[in-house]
Amino acid sequence: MNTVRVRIAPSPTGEDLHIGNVYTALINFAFARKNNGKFVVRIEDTDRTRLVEGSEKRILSSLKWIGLNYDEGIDVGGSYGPYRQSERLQLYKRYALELIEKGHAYYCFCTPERLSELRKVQQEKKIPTMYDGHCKEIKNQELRIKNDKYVIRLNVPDEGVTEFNDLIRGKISFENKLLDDQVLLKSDGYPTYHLGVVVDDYLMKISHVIRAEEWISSTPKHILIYKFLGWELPIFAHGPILRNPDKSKLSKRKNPVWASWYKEQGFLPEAILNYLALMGWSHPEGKDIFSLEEFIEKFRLEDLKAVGPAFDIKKLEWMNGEYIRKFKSQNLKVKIMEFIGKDYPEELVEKTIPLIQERIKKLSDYLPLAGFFFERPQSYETDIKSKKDLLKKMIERLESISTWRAQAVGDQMQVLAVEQKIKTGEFFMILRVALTGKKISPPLNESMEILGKQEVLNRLKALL
RNA sequence: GCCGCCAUCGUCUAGUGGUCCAGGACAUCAGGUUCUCAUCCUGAAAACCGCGGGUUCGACUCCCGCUGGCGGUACCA
Repeated sequence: MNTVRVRIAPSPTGEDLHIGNVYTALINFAFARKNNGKFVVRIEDTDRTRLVEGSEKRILSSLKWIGLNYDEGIDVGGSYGPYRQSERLQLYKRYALELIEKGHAYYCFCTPERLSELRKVQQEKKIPTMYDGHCKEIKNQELRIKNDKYVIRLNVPDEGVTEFNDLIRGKISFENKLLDDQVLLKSDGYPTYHLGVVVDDYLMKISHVIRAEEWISSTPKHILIYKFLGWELPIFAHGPILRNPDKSKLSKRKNPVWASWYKEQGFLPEAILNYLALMGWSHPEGKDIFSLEEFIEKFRLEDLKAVGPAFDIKKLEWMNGEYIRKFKSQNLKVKIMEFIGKDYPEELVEKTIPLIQERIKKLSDYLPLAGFFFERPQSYETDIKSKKDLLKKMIERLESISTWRAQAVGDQMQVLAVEQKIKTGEFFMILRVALTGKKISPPLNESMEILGKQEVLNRLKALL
């Protein structure tokens, strides 16, 4: 049995790893692990005009942050490198030339102007927009390539049908006459995606091409290249593409898409992966929360649905909260320290964990909720200054407490509220705002214990 | 326009011819616990299974058509 080798092929043309790529990576990763295969990351940097500085580096580090470690890639090595397409240019050229020799490709000298004019006319006539084969019959092409700019195009047969069996969707077929003479090698010497993937997937012995649905219509062109070069086909599987709430293809215009955004928001890799696993797939026992390991164990590529699911950040938030609540408090402390930075005293952070653990959904919720432990309120959400008489009484009573424990403090305040004939809810709200500045806070008694007697008194006195 | 993919609650989904007047989760709403919030618990509302034809004793489940959504249609991936 052939070894399973899969890959993802991100392009360094965006700020960072796209969440859609995380999804495809997860599927590939799980499939590889499940089948004892290899998971490869290949950088497809062939579009020189859209290259984004630093993108490649961020994509790779995001992949590691999220926990989808790859077996082969530009920074981890492997025996099928180089894993960056810009370093494989001679390879693409060689195969493009081989295609020409065999009559399955040809040089094309058409200018971009002619091409766009051609497209315009076709659109007006409402006929399919395709290359018209203008350069196909040109003689003495070899002489011209010395002086003129050229591209190499795939010579698609006008007859016949190209079909393939998609692991997720079943049989898919296209009529050859509707397939465009795709550019294979661009005039700058770089390959287009179509030549690049085929050559690299073949050379890197990729067994299963698992990618998003947007590639379905170019698959027949890829298959033609495999066949023309006499190469064995990989197995194709086109998964769903993630959607915006309005069902269009997930995009940065309508949804946060960069992995780094999710990291900055305090989403946990485990939760993101768990949530993504539920897109187009469901646990056989109906579970919602499960680990990556369990996903790998239960996942079957054939069970992936072909419908494009809408990305629902509300459910992701809920799931993130589930993960936060499941943490041991020591681990949550570490996560929070990593997130908020070293400026915050660790011992104090540790004490606050039990109070906030079931109150936050994201790591970024921590400071808004627990920030008052580290810093006195700058402002107050209700008019607290008009309550000076009551505050004085609170101070007196609190000063009399000798054992500063949540329970004792709470009891004393309860008694005071009764004496003053103020509803306890109202009473505690005044105290809460006085100490935290906010109407919403962790449990007050425990918070006061952590704050300490002196600090509590100082905060109250500062309001007089 | 042309080609292709897809179609169950608002969202993610279960469901592979009868056990479904369609189950779970998120979100929503109501109630309980509670010093706020959150957690937790209980309950409610929410899909005439996109529409129309078949096939069948019987279709959410199979077939066809339509409609709709999405993707592709680049010297972008």
